[in-house]
Amino acid sequence: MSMDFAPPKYAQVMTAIQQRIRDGEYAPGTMLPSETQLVREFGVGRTTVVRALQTLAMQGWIEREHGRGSFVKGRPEAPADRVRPGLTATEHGETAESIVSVERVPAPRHIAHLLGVDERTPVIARQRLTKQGERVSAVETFWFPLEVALGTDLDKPDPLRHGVRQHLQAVKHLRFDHVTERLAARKPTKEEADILGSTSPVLGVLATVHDAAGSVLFALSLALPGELHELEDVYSVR
Amino acid sequence: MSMDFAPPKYAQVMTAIQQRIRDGEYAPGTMLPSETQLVREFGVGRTTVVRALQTLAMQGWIEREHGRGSFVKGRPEAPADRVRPGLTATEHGETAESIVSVERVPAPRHIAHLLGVDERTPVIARQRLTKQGERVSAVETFWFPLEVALGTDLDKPDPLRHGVRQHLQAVKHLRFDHVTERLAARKPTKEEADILGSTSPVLGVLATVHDAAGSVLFALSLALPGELHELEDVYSVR
DNA sequence: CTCGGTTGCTTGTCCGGACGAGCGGCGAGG
DNA sequence: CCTCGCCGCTCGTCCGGACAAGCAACCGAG
Repeated sequence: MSMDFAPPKYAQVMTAIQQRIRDGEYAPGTMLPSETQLVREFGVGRTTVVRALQTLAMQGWIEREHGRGSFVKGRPEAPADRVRPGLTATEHGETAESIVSVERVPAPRHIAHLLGVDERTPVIARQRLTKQGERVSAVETFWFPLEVALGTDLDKPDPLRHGVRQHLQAVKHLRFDHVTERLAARKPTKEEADILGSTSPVLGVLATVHDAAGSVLFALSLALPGELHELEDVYSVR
Repeated sequence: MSMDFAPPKYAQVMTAIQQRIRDGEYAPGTMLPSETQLVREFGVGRTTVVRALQTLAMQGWIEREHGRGSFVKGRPEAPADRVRPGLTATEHGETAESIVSVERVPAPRHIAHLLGVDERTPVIARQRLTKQGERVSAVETFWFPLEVALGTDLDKPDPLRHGVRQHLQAVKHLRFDHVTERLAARKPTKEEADILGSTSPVLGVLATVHDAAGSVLFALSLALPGELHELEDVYSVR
């Protein structure tokens, strides 16, 4: 009788209590059975029950009051984090027709500023597009410092099958730590307008990707046409 | 000898270890002393040391690997949450000259949809502007269902000194629970363009404010000119 | 040299017991 | 009637011990 991979007992107790809250057996606002009662019911030690209750409290299922009891708060809502256009772009694979151009160019001022280099320092500009059906739905430009692109395929016009993030991780063991995004409405540049086939306003996203030390690995700039992109964000204000 | 309010021992152990990480005594990547060693050093039981280590791991200070040891990750960074234009607008106070108009109007389609009512249902439209110096920097329109505005000053053109959120909380005991924001680039409407004195692209924010039951309390629509507003967001991708 | 078992260190989980402290009801005394 | 102290219930914290399991290094057999 080998129950392979039986979850730890405190997790079993947690799951049981969560189920009862979902089922309405333990209604919000009501008091849970006392620790002693739960010990008897589940046939485990109090340490185990307490661990389960503490974890449930930390996850927002219940509230514990010293000397009174544990009280049901309800199903905790996941903080439904928002869309991260900057990160998403680094994870998308490429196809032959999605590549617009891959060039070595002098860094424009705003990009040089983001990368922390002098204006007109040579950098690799890798421009791609994404499609929804036949329509071009976004223009993405990556800006890599030469020392980052060195030894990678980022400066070659061949499509990266698994995206920029995987490529940098696999080839140069670079790990992303955090991303800074700056978001504003603007008119598309002439070049973007040509590719998009429209001059209507775009959501401009300027992102920098950093390593654990906080250094900028590279920058990217997205043009998301307003008619096609809506970023949704739900947040708690309790 | 009364040590008033001595913190629990596991918290003392946590604080000591945090201090050593901050001081560099325990450098990132290195292994912490084993639980047994910490038990000896601090003169507490292993349960206490384990509680301290588990809590530190949950807060992101260390990582624990079964059978290997506990390893320092570093000072955990607060997840620097992003700007919430929708919420901010509900918290700003008003002045006499910031009010553009307060009218009872039939709900336009997209607003009716957000509020969950039929098109052209009468609602209160409260339009305001914000300034940076002399320049109008944003146009904010609140859309209140009549039953929400009932008994409040929201349908009166007098400035709300402490903002919409405080007013609804104080007068009708309505508590905000969460906000849903939809964000896109668009052209300003004719009306917004007149007020802003510009037709350049704006960041359009459509937000709904919900109570704990998930019902929509009201909606608001912001027009933030792209040249003046940049939303910044930093997030971890580890 | 290579392979596989043994051994020792580490964390993961669990138990049963212990004492303290917050809270609320109840009854005795004012 | 009100007040105050006692008591029982609850959670908060802590201990020492126990066994399982992951991992790495060592060592002998082949």
